[in-house]
Amino acid sequence: MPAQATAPLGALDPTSDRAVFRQIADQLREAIDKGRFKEGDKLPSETELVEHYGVSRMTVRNSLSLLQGEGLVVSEHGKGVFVRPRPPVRRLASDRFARRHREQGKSAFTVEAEAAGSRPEVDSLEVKEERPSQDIATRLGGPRRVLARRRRYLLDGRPVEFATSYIPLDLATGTPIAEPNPGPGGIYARLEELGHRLDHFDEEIRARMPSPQEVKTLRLASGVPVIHLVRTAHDTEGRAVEVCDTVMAADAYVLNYQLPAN
Amino acid sequence: MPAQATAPLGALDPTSDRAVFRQIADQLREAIDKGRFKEGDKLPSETELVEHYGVSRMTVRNSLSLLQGEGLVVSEHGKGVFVRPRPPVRRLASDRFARRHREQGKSAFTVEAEAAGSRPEVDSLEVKEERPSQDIATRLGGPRRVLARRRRYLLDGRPVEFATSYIPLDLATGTPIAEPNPGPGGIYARLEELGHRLDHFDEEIRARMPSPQEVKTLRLASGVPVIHLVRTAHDTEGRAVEVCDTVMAADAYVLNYQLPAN
DNA sequence: GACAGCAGCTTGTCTAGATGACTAGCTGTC
DNA sequence: GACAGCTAGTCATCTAGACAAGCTGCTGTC
Repeated sequence: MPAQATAPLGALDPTSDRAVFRQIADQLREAIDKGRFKEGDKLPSETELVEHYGVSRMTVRNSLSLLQGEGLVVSEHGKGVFVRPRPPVRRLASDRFARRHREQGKSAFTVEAEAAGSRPEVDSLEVKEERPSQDIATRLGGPRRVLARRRRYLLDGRPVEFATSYIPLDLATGTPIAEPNPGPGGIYARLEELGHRLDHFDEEIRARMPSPQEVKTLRLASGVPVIHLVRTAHDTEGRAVEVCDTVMAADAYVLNYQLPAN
Repeated sequence: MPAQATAPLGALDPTSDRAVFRQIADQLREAIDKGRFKEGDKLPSETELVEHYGVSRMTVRNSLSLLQGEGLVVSEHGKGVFVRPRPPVRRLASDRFARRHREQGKSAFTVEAEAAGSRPEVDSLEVKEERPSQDIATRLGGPRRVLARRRRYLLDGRPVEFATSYIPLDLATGTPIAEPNPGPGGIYARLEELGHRLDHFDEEIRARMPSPQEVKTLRLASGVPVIHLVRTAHDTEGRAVEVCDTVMAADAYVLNYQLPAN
């Protein structure tokens, strides 16, 4: 006798004024929370839920799409609905751009990923001049044109981050910064070699749901938000020398910051 | 003749293999992005969309729930579907817990809110002893029991943040820290008075979709993620003296950090 | 003028189907 | 063994309709 897939599920309360599809979602959510369905497990199929609860298929689908919106499950066409596996998260230390790290040569992303035993990749490299948006221009002190460096980062084949660096054109033209590969230590190392000694970074963090474009680029499951980080690099003369606009898959990252108490 | 509510919308492409409900969502999204529907505007009613596109009501609802999941629109029962208004965001400076700010007396939240012209409130105050979770215990160095201080913060009547502070019981009992109102400057000021001079804070940031409980507590619209921040306060002897677990409505906050470049 | 009640709008929930498309495993042929 | 084709099971999309429930403004009564 095969184990009943719906075994962890109870019955509906017809006297409750909570909508049926919410009750079903509640029971599935509870079963997941309590570990009766584990990460990667297949949930009962829509047909099984229809039979178990005696409701129509649309009602069941309504429940499942609720859970999908919460980021608890993912559905795979032709296969089933699965408890969303939580990928390992990458911790971003707040000192990852400290000068001492730049001396190693490799990029922060590569070093950290390899240390964590993951296979890092960088793709979609695009380097070109453009007119900055209002926001970027303001942050950089109003240059007419900037160099934009776009890239996408992947860990073990999974895209996790999409970033664009903007550098005022007068700082970048004719330097390795305008090359596809800026060399060891990245553009911060190059900026310092060019005499722009870095003083501090400002980081601005937001979280929101992704645009359809971002869903595609980062291959996001539904119910996964993005972290939007905008970092501005200032040199010791107070000039903003770079703005880096980063969109990260929120389920792939934990950001760490250390703040002095004085 | 009244203006057609569906005026900004085009027609479907029956040859496209993009699902009809996605095409409808695309058109609505574009109209919103381009400002043809502005913040707070009412979208065409489901009936109007049904007539405009010649599809069934469930298809239209499917489109709308897609946009709701993206956080672009909110629906109000009996009224309509509206472009989600973006509330003003509160910027959290990374030095808001610096010692110099504690000398003012009021809490950081109150000071900042009033400076921004908003009406701050704090409610759901609960102060009690409890056994810490595994995670909290580890962060605090393994105390058997802790003092938990829970509160919810509101701006202009809107809940924006839900926070719990955990303090090892041996630091808190018999001090103002265990009182409902810990006095001017908050518990950090009290901890320093008790000889625990603060050295630094560690902050850990995640973003995710809210649990149903969090949706209720923070009155979140669907499609709004939460920012989960865990701050650990360390004294100059290296001891963790407090952990603050905060869940924030992501549409109400921008987090700012300043990092030295050395 | 105040107000109760109704009409007509809105979204919310649910049913009962139909068809399509993807996946995985099986089977039979070559 | 390789592989094409079949089949059963799965989710994806869409239709047509029913009733419930919340909101707003109008209307008629008092």
